[in-house]
Amino acid sequence: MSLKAMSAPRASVFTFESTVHSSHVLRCLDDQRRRDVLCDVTVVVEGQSFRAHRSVLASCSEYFTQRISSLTQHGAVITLPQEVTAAGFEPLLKFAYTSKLLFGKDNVLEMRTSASVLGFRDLDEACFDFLLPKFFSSTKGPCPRKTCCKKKYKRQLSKTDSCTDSDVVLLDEKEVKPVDDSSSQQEVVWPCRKSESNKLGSQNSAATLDTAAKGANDGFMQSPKYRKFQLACGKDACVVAKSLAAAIRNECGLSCSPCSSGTNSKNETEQTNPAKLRDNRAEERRKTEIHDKKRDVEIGEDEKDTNKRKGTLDDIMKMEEEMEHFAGISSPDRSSVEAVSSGESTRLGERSPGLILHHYLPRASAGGPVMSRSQGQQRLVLDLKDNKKTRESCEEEPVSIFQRAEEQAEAEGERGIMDRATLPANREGSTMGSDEGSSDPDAGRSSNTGSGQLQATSVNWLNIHANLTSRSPDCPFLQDLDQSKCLWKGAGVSECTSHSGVSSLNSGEDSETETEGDSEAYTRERARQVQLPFSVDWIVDLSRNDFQQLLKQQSFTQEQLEFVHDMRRRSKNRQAAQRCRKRKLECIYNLQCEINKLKTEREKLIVEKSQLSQLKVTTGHSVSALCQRVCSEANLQPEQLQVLAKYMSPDCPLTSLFPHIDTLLSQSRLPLP
DNA sequence: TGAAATTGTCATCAG
DNA sequence: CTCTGATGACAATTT
Repeated sequence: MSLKAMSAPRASVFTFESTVHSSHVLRCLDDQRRRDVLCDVTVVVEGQSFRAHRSVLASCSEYFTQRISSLTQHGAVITLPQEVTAAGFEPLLKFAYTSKLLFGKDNVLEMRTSASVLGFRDLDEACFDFLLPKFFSSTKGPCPRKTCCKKKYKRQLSKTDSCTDSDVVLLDEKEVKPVDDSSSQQEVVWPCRKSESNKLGSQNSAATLDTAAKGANDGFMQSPKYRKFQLACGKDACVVAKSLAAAIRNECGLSCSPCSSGTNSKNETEQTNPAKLRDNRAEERRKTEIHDKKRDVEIGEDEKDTNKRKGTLDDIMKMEEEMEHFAGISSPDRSSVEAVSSGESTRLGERSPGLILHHYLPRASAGGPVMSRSQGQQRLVLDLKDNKKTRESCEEEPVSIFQRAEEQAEAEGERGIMDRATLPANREGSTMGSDEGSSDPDAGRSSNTGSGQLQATSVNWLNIHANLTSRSPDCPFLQDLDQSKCLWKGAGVSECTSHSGVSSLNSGEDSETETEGDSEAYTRERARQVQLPFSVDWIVDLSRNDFQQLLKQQSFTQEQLEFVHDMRRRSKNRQAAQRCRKRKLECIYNLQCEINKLKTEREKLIVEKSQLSQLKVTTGHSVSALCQRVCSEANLQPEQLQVLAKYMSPDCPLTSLFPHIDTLLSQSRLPLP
């Protein structure tokens, strides 16, 4: 909830905005449906009847929107097409009323078909594309994620390396360590997207795949070495890269990356795609113009982090890298990726925006992080970050809204306003659970800051954050990653990958602090010192207006203000420098390709010229022979010789045939032309 | 150990 | 006037 003072100059006008209202309404509607109260439509599927509210169905499904709009009488009956089965429809109906989708291996296909036929909004194909392999693919991809991949991953993440089938990795049972294998029933709690999301069914596929391809290209354009560029161009990388991009598009959405491309980094680098990059740049500019937080795909910036983390941290890093990898391929904006086990959530990475993976182990744990859970049931909670749905879902999933900013703040060791003053209590059981025990030296200190003024402003913080967050792009799986978010790894968000959950990670972070660059450590330290209530990264990502709004609504101290401006400026500039360099490399690359094309063209022309010369010589000889024959047989007169000379080529003068022709012609006083 | 490559930052300009 | 992005230049760091 929030109270916002409007900007009316004279009268003080306030709006009350409830963050729980929509959830409450939906719950009541669901309750009514189950009690058959106020239901005004009957849906018949395979002879089975389902009572529901027209408005709800129409709100969720294009099919119902059309069908119901043509109905007038109360108590209408709608018989669904035979493609829709009861087993497929029922979960969708529940989803419409609860935002939750409960499915298992046995009905997921039917659900997918039903959702497709009914045009169920908020359920885009990507979801099923993402999840179906988990059900029906018993084997890993041809290239299970190996350490060798991970090592280079950080820097070459966006390449279409052999391990881009990270969706498999992500949900691979080994990765999430399920306890109850027997349970095939998984629940996807999916507070999905709102209005725009209905486009995602078909459009999203293309768009996101395109983005994936783009990401791949951008990625290896992002981290190329000059010599690799030259190598790439030397092998006509343009063509190869185009093929690659096409392959990416043609591949299925999330397990899109052809593992067959090999793990050799050089080979991968050779598959750059300048043409695609040009397209990407155009797209990039468009997005920039509308202040979309478009970022280049660049994730694996901190290889040094990987190299430096030791001991137990390595395992976490592996997981993190895999998450990051997934994020790089398929995730839209960054939010969080969590593997939750036994009530603890381990922050795995902050680079997979919009995707929080919770894996709940059967053990009963108090204070469910996101939702209630039943024992003995393996669950997978995909919090597909729907920034537009944050308010609706915040009551039910209080974590999902504030967690991101707050976790980011946590990641920087900042226990700020959000943490103490406003976050719902039950969040403590989730990401905060183990984090409470972390050795963050600033935790206690920061908590003291959450008093007085900060308490008073906490509502604003929530509101601001909800508002600002809601403006982020909305694409569940495939969307460009924000490179800046990764670049701030040392100082900002990414750090929370090692912060809130596992104590060993904290130690890892500490050691990391010692070995990382001074700048990052300094920024992080400064963020702690000024007790910034939000993560550096989050603030950097704000649009100009949002940033201004933030500054207006939150009274920063002078120190905080300076820090925020400074780090925002530097971060923006850093991103700009990276874009600039990328463009530069792209330019070099394109020029190299152009040179190669011209060289090829030149060689072709040389060959053609040689052939023509040969032909000319041959033809000249033939003509000479013919002329000689004609002249000798016809015993030509000087006048006739003159006519003949007129038509002779300069290259084959008549004098070569008749050495005495000049004498003959001079005798006849007829000059040669 | 030195060269090359990479990256962050600053200064400056333009929109 | 301020903000932002682009870019050259420099320095530090990594490879």
